[in-house]
Amino acid sequence: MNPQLISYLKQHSRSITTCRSDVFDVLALRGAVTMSDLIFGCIRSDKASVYRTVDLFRRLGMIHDVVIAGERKIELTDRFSHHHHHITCLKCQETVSIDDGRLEEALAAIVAANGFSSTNHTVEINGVCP
Amino acid sequence: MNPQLISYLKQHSRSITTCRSDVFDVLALRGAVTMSDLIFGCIRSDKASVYRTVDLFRRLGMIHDVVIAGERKIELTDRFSHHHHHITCLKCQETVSIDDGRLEEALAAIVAANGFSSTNHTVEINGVCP
DNA sequence: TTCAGTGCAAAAGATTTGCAAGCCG
DNA sequence: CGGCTTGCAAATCTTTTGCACTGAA
Repeated sequence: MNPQLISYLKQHSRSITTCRSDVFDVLALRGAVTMSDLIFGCIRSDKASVYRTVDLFRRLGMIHDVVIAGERKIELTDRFSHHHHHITCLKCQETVSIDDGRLEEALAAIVAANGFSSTNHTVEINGVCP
Repeated sequence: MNPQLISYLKQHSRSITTCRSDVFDVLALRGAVTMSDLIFGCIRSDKASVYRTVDLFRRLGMIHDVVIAGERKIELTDRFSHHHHHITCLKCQETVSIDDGRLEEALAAIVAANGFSSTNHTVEINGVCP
């Protein structure tokens, strides 16, 4: 059982359950996954519970949605995984993580210029790799 | 009937039909929309045709998917709409378009560093507006 | 013990498909 | 005319919900 998950759920007065632990583990291990990957990965739980867990995690700001190569996927937010973005090859489906200071600065400047607060962002790049 | 649409479909040896014209018009008029917005907007066509049209447009690189405030939406690609991104308020659902040179430069540098070609990208920022 | 959380099954929604009929070129 | 497109209805797949039961605290 992941200690980070346990403490976060406790902070929010939620029980630590098998389903929640499994969903978290799959996300931590595999990165961005589709809903059906997640249901398949959480073989010990019913799919309704997986949906409910995803819903809870989303409300608690633990996960967010991204579209990678046209597919909707779910991944842990920065709180549980270091901040990064994706660059994906449309031919071989390979995804590489991006962590770029200049990009983050440009995004921060845009947020400031628009006066937004408590923001988060996603960046997805698709193309063909070498 | 949008002349840009007509010429693009002709280039790809596809017929110009009511459904295709309606889907295109809704996207051009409303920007990013959900699938059900689109079905509702194309009242003259059956939903199966709308799905088939979206599928075709996607294969022809005319549209792409984005996730705005957790919702999956469809919008025209840069070829039919000038390049931009979104910053969305999670409280009031308002979406503002972003067109920022510094951001584009940072993205171009990342693409170059990874040796990718024929790339496209999406950027979504969420937060709370002033 | 108590109540949040789960499993199951059914309902509701979203997407896809087969096929006959209609329309574009 | 001939083949690409469509509409319709049925089949599938995905997501949500009600309810009785279970397990975490």
